[in-house]
Amino acid sequence: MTYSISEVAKELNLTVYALRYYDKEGLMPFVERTPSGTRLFKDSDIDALKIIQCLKSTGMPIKDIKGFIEWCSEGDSTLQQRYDMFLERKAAVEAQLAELNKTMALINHKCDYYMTALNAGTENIHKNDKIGNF
Amino acid sequence: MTYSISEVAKELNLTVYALRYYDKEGLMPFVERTPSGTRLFKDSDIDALKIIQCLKSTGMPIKDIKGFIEWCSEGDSTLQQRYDMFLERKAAVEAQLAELNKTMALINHKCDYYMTALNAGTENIHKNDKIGNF
DNA sequence: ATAATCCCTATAGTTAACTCTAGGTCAAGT
DNA sequence: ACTTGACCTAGAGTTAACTATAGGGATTAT
Repeated sequence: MTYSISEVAKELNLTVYALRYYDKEGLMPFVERTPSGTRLFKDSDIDALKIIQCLKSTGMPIKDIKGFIEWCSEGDSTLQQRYDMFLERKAAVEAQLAELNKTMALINHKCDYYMTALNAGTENIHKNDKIGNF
Repeated sequence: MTYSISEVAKELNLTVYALRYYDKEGLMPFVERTPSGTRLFKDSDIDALKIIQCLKSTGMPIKDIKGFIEWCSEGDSTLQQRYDMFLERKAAVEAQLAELNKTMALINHKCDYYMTALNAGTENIHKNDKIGNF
């Protein structure tokens, strides 16, 4: 089973432009072509693109993802590098989660702050808060 | 107690350039100046900057944050808008957390995958995985 | 009083990740 | 045969959020 670039774009929720950009940047050296040059995506290509999206969502830049893709095609000699990379990504995501949770706490505090102010009809209700407005 | 721009930059872990950029974009209309034009930051200004950083970390663009700052200086008539905005930000952060948790699950799976492969000395150990390599 | 160090503005440059346009090929339908 | 619509490449344009530079003023240390 193969898919056209627009089918893949729809499936992965990104644009045809973005997919061609990824290809140009070396993220998809494995995608085959028809004799006339049209890309033919296999299921395994879509799986790989999902990993690429995952790495992107950890905040990894495209150039670094390209490095990973290159390691993949170099075979077992790069297993250690790839493992280390995923450990690093795991740490990065953990840091992001910690950060986001802090953000969430502050946002929740502000929701409370404005709910109280709305009920009182004025922000002045918080003027004497020990903890401060922020 | 007041602080110079470089003191604030150090405290909030951002650059002097960034702070001046925020000011230029209208995020800090409340910061006062000496007669010769040097910015003097108060503690409350630093608190406000922390909120700005919080909003930024929810993915809110600077132009929208500026809108919030404007609401703040318009007083109690904008309490509802500000409350709604924070509810929206809360939803955005919840979505980001859900997304990051999905990412984390995939990363963890990959960590396992590479750990097993490293122990076996080859990625071929996964060739017959039901779930697939990705 | 002069050098160093901080501050300022205005404006130009940078970077990543697309996004779009122009100009062209190709396969299918009528 | 010809139109339609999806595909292609090369390359220009976009956007956000800084980042840096140039040129100049004010304050502090020697």
